[in-house]
Amino acid sequence: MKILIVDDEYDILEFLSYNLKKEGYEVFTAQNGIDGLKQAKKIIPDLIILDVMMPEMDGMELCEQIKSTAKLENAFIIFLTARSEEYSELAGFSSGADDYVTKPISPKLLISRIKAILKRGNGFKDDDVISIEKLLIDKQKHIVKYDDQDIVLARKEFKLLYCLMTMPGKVFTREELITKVWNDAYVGDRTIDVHIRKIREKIGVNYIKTVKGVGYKFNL
Amino acid sequence: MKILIVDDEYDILEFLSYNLKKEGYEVFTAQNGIDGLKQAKKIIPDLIILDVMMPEMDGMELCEQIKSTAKLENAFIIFLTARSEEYSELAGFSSGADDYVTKPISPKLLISRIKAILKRGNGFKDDDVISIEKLLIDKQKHIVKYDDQDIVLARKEFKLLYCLMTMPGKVFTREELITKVWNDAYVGDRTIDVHIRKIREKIGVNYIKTVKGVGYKFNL
DNA sequence: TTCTAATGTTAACAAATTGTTAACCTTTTG
DNA sequence: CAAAAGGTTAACAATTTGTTAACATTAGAA
Repeated sequence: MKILIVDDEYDILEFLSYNLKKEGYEVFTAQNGIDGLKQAKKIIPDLIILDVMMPEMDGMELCEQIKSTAKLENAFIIFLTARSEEYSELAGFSSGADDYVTKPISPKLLISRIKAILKRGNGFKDDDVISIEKLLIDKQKHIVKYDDQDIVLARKEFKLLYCLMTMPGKVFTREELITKVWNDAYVGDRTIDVHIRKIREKIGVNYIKTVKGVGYKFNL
Repeated sequence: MKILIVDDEYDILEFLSYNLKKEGYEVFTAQNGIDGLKQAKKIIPDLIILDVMMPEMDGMELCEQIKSTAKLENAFIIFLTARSEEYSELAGFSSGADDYVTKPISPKLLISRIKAILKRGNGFKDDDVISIEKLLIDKQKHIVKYDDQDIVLARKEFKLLYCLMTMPGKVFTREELITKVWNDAYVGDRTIDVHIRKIREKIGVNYIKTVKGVGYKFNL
């Protein structure tokens, strides 16, 4: 289990590194966001611990970069924040942190959070396989089958289809889709349409229905 | 699914609001117990998240008030507590909280708790579905069914019919409809009539009744 | 019953939304 | 590092939806 810690304070890196290694994790460290991103791409950690406040590229910016890197989008992220920074710092950001821990850090707390997250023992489970009529989508294996034949979807296409299939029938507005599939990135509406078109090209036009003036939904 | 959050700290409201909206919930907020109760009575949320510590009316008092309000007695309640307050505070109290979460709040944890609670499904209602006689309208899925047959309504038609069906029997003046359906846009009265006509064309003339000189209403 | 204001209807037109393509940039992978 | 795959956008076409004007019809007061 690989963990990358990114913090500008050397002492904290040492402290966390020591405590996490003791728990049997493979620990990597970086002292700034730029190096952090570079390392992350190389080692593909399972979990990344980020300091919110850092010079050059702060934790939130780094988080966004990580989440928009394909290889890393499934990595778990824990933020470290000074207590005084409070939620206001976190409130507006759109990056997808999984949890955060305030400084000063209690190693016991941090480790229990890490264990919880890595086990997904949060009690939080996305149903990873959804099967509707002849169509099957498996999030873990990242495959789509139509009538038992494999269909290859690109990442965004996959995420988009998966999102729609989590709540068949519900109409998702483009705004909702941008939040859920694009992590609130600034993309145009037409971008979504193009992806929908590509999906339809692959699974047929009957599964995804356009609700004009509202959005898209799965099924009839 | 409507969620009301009551907390005196603005940052927390923002933080939770952002994270819950992203999950597709309708989120409302209040900064004190008194306003919280007022809002709760108005919007009838499915779930109320309460800070235990608040000036004026604290979470537990508010909780009791909520539980003794008929319309709200089925609402689920989650407490937020600062870590230091410990469980002992909560253990003894008699108000009916369904769960609690300690600060600092991990959004994923909170959301998984919410999902768990809402799934316990005590009288789980989609309040977005209204069904009257053979007619059914589902806001989330954006479908209208007459006698189980799908009816396709355009956006304005849908909004108009939904509006009328939220309060069957109430006469809506054109002015009210322009406010609720057209967001106060400058449209002529005949425009409304045309839309009414199109709806009648699709669901039959018996559901929407004209009240001459006043407006339109659903049913008798 | 008659008259009149309110509503119903139609069709034409304007506006908005979505579909499609191709070009261009970015990321991934061999 | 280069080729391939994926992602995004702009431009434009196709389609649907919304609005209005003009006129017909109707309810209900006088």
